[in-house]
Amino acid sequence: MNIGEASERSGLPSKTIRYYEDIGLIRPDRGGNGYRDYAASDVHKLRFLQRSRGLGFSVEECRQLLALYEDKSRASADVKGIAETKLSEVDRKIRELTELRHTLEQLVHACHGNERPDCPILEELSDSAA
Amino acid sequence: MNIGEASERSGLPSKTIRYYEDIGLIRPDRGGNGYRDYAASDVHKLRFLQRSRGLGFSVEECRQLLALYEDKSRASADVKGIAETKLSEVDRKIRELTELRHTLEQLVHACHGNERPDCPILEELSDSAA
DNA sequence: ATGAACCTTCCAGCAACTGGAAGGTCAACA
DNA sequence: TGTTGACCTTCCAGTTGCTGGAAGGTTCAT
Repeated sequence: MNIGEASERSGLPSKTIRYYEDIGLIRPDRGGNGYRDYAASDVHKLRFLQRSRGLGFSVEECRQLLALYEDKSRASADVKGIAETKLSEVDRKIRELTELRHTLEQLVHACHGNERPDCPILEELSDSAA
Repeated sequence: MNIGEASERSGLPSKTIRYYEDIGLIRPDRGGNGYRDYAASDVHKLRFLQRSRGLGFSVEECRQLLALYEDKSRASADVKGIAETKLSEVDRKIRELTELRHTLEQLVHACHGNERPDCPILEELSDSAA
C-alpha cells in the first residue's frame, strides 16, 4: 500500500512516517515508480510507534521496544532483560497516570460551581507522588 | 531554595527548569544576589511538570493542566470541561499502557530460552489496538 | 490530455530541551 | 584575607523529533 493508506491506518502523518524511515525505524519496499510500498507488518510497527511515542517513550526507547519483537537472533537473556526494564517503566507510567486520573476526577467532582479560594489538589498531587 | 535543590527535589535538570521559566510555566522569586528562589509550591509544580511531560503530554497541555490547579478566577464550567477532556486522554493512555504491559509480560514469559523463529506478539499487539 | 490527487526529495522552521562558554556569588579553609 | 571550588547567572549554539512548503514526478478519471 502507498504511504497515504499507511498513514490513515497507523494514525501517523505521512511526514512522520518518512521521518521514521530516515532514522531507520522502518524499511518499506519501493515500487517501480519509486513510491514506498507498505506491508501490513509495516503498518503494525507504525501503529506501535504511534502509541508508544504518545505514551512518552523516546524514539530510541521505541527502537528498543520494536527490536524486542523483531530481533530473532539476539540472545533471549538480552531480550528478557530489556523487556523487564521496559515493563517496570510501563508500570510506573500506569501508576502515575492513575494518580493523575484520580486528581482530575476530584477536580471535576469537587471544584464545581463555586470560586475555589484555594484548591488543595495540587498539594495532594505533590504529596502522593514519590 | 536555589535552583540546584529545586532540581533535586523535582527530578528536573536545572537547564529544563530555567527553560520552563523562559516559556512562562513558573515564576520563582529572585534573591538580592540575582539567584532564583523557589518556594515549595514551585517544586510541586515542577514535579507535576516532570511527570506529566514523561507521560506524553505536550508542554502546552501541561500548561493547561497546571492552569486547572492555579486558576482561581476562571469559570468553573471551563475548568470542568478541560478537566473532563484531559480525563479521557488519561484514560486512553492508561488503556494503551495496560495493553503494552500485557504484551511485554507475554514477551518476558513466553519467548524465553529459545530462538523464536517468528514471534506472534507484534501481530497480537496490533490486533488488540483500536 | 488535462486536472486533481497522489507521490517524491530537499530544505527550512518549530518544539522542547541540552551543552558549553564566560563570568558573578558564596562558604570554607589556610 | 585571599583563593579554591561549588554554586549561580546569561547567552548562544546544537540535538531531537517532527512539520510545513517548494518543486517536481505519477496515476487515474473525465
